[in-house]
Amino acid sequence: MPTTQAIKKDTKEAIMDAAEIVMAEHGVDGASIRAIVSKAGANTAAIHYHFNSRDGLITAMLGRRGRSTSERRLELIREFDQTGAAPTSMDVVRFLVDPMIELLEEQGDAGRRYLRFLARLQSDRKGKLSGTAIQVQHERKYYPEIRERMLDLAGQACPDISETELIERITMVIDAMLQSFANAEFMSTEWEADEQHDELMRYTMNLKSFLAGGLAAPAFNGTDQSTTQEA
Amino acid sequence: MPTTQAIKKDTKEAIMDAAEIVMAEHGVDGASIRAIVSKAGANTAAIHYHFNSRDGLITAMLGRRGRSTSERRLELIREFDQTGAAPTSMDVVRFLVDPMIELLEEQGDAGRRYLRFLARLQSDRKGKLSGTAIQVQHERKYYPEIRERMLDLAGQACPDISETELIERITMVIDAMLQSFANAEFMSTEWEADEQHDELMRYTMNLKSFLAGGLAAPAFNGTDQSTTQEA
DNA sequence: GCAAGTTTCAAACGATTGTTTGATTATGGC
DNA sequence: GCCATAATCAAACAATCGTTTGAAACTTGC
Repeated sequence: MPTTQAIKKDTKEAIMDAAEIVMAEHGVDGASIRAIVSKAGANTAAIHYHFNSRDGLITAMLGRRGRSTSERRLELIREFDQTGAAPTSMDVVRFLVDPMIELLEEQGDAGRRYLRFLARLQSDRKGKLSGTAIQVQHERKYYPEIRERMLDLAGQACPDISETELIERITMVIDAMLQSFANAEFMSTEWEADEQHDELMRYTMNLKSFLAGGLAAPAFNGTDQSTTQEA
Repeated sequence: MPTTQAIKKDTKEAIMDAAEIVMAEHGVDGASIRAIVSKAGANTAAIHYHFNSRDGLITAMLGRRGRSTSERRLELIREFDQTGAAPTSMDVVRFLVDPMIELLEEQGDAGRRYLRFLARLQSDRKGKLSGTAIQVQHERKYYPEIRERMLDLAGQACPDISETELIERITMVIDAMLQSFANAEFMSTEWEADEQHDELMRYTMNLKSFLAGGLAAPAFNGTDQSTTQEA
């Protein structure tokens, strides 16, 4: 059987793949080492051998798929900078969300599992995603710049909102994005390939509209003002 | 010591209090029965005796504090109905969020723990909060009406958004609300009593603006339109 | 004060958890 | 071929998990 060795993945990768699935299902802390290695077809000692600890595994998982999304975010921001246009809230949302969508388009099911894993990580680590992710080397490298540019662009798009509240709103955007991706219908449904893509596009567009509208929503001025949608 | 028997709470209540704390910290499935009863000062067998199972405990916890928020939502909606006013997206958000805020104001730390517990429940039960909460008797009673009225009012406030996408957005509002409450700075910080209240009001107002703006955000029309905040 | 019912308790159960060990097998350089 | 390094493995460990048991300690009604 000449294909056997080609089928057999790297054990390290197989463990990370399995961990995504099990952790997405049972939570980051709720996934037992044995359930992970079992699904990976590996030995019980494999995780400690390859990653030293559970946190080491998590760090490796974040590093594997996280780099491209961070780089992609900066790339999109720089592309935008060159146009010289004034940023809108939708632009800010795009920089945050679009790399995730590309992940879903390119990686398929693996992307779905990863986003779910991210959402569970956020819960199990008390919402301080950056606190965990920051331990990843490239994240420590990119995070400050992404954060600063994001705040800068959001400030330009929403000049009437204080910095404190803008920071909170960006956090809300990220939280809502992760939760929505994790809970969305299409994330757990089987689709035909083309249906899958259409549904993904429709849903993410709705999500982005929601997030952009929220980010740029007028600050409450004390009176009971209308927020009804205008035609 | 005449106060002893007054201090000693009902074991059932003590367990639910402890479960809120431990489950908020380690997740709904991650909280061990022993950790809960230990914090409650009860015996290992107490949970099975009083609640039959872990799910029985969760149901009881939801029922204890959930009833008032559901009733409060319907109450707010009915009050609004009597005014005869046209609903705005902020109104819809208010009906969803305000009962939670009242919970925080009235119950204090207990309210904070409960909201965190709710957020963890949402994660551990795959975002189908209603699927779990629906098991609570009063929730089964109120949920259909709340859901229908919410959709109705949101449809009036946002006539240009399709029902499918409106349902998704309401889900996003609920998800974002729970996550934001669970992760917000003030939820885990110690405050002076009056500072606490001011900060709560400021943050929740920012949250409600965000949610209302998101709910009513214009649907994407295919072209790259501006979403910049208007003065 | 006794009987009936309710609640609490320590103890034990088998199963599963994370982690470590030392032996065994694969792999790559020369 | 041979050796050194890397990787995998079965086995065992103490600790903790959820659950059950039957006896002890309480309440309550009378």
